[in-house]
Amino acid sequence: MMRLAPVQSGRQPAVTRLAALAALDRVSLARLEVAVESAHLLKPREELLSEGSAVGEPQLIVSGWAARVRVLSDGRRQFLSFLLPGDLVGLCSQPRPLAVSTVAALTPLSVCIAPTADPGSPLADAYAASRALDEAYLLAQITRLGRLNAQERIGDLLLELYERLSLAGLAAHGAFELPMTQETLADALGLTPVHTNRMLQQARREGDLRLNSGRATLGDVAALTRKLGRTATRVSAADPG
Amino acid sequence: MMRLAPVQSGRQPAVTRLAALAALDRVSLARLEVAVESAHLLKPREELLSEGSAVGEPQLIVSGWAARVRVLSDGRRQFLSFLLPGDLVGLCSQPRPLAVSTVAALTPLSVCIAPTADPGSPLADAYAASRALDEAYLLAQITRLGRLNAQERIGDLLLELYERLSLAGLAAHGAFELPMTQETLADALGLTPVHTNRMLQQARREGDLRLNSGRATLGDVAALTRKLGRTATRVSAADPG
DNA sequence: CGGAAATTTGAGACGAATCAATAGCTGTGG
DNA sequence: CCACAGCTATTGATTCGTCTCAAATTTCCG
Repeated sequence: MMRLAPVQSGRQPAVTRLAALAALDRVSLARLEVAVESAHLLKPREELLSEGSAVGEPQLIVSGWAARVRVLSDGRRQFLSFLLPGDLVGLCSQPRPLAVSTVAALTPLSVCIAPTADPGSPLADAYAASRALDEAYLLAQITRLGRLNAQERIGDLLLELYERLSLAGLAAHGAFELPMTQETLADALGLTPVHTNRMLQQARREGDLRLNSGRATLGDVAALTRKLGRTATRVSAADPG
Repeated sequence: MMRLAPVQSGRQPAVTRLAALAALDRVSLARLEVAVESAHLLKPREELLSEGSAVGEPQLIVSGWAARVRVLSDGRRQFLSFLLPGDLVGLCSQPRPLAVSTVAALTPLSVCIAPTADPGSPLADAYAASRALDEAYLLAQITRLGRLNAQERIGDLLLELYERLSLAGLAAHGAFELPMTQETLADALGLTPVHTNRMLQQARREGDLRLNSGRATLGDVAALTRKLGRTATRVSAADPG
């Protein structure tokens, strides 16, 4: 169903994720581990990238959560996507790129400069796959907001996060850390915090999921997946997903 | 405000758009014009790409409209983005990429194989900028669906289309061809056709815009832009937008 | 322990969906 | 040139989902 990350790899989750996206060679792995060593820390709400300003070197999320966010002039806020360990930020092939969205830390965040990938190298393939996944998650977010109701949005988003965190070895048995408030979740789901709260309670009553103290637990991943008609995200025929 | 396409260029709109994204040299322009010559035609509803199947060579939309679309198991449909002349389809740098969304023609559609861009060439820059714009439009769609109400969604989408078509020289004076039914529009806006119809009437009554016989006319582009707090989409510091 | 933040609850209003019917348009063939 | 079929657009009445506002409660953290 989904390629599970080896539990006892001793690798950083970020490296685990990229290794799951392409068969990395020793050189790539070594470069990644060196890069991860020199990660620096950001506090929650600090920005990695600011909409409209220049994009610098591509960065790799080592640990913690970040999000792409857009804020309207009247204060309405929409999270565009979440960025998890192993995700890349600011990867683009233009000469003088400008950020199309602000990226901000949701939790204490550890990021490093993403090691350069030689064209054709396994690392380049991993980056390309990561980029394709980013796009797929944006499309999923569009469908969620456009055509799913509140209950469905919650289930679908949590399944997506479970799938993504599993790639990095950060989720198992339907449970994972979800370090955000209901208000943040609401801004990702295009709902109000009040309604999000009510729908979360309903989902808990129905046994679909539970959220407490920063942790999400899905009752039955397979059943929920079926109920929502979800299919695992696949972007490459070389990768079994 | 927005780089307008030269009206009397004699170029194909698709070439006009790419030339607006990067300063194309003679070689690039020549390749584009050759490629465009060998375009082939698709009928409405025919698919350029099918979700989950392999992506072949990158294609360039020469004329007509297409859309990325996702259809849920119960028939709900969501358009993810529109593809206009000069837009690229299936551009990715993975070894064996799979399409993450179906792409279907909305109108009679002329497409060609996108000419290969040598790394570092102006054409490669244009492709990169096009790709960055694609992403920006996806983010805009997320914000529309997540945080704008029906009226705002309509105005915002039409302004975006106006901005995009202007790049290709296909819009002027707030007016452009909009070759789709209200039902299609509704599936892009995450609304029902009935409500879309009512909101379109309201927008017409308020003088914001008019839709008739496949043509959209915006009353006052600048005023509408201001009202919605929109800013022109920019992806490169090298390009004035 | 105290204060702020986060979650939960209630009541009511509003936006958008739904269902159903009608009217208008477009192209087609007799 | 008209009649018809099949879309597309429009209208009305009603329901439903989500928002809003306001006030508890609970949890977290210094």
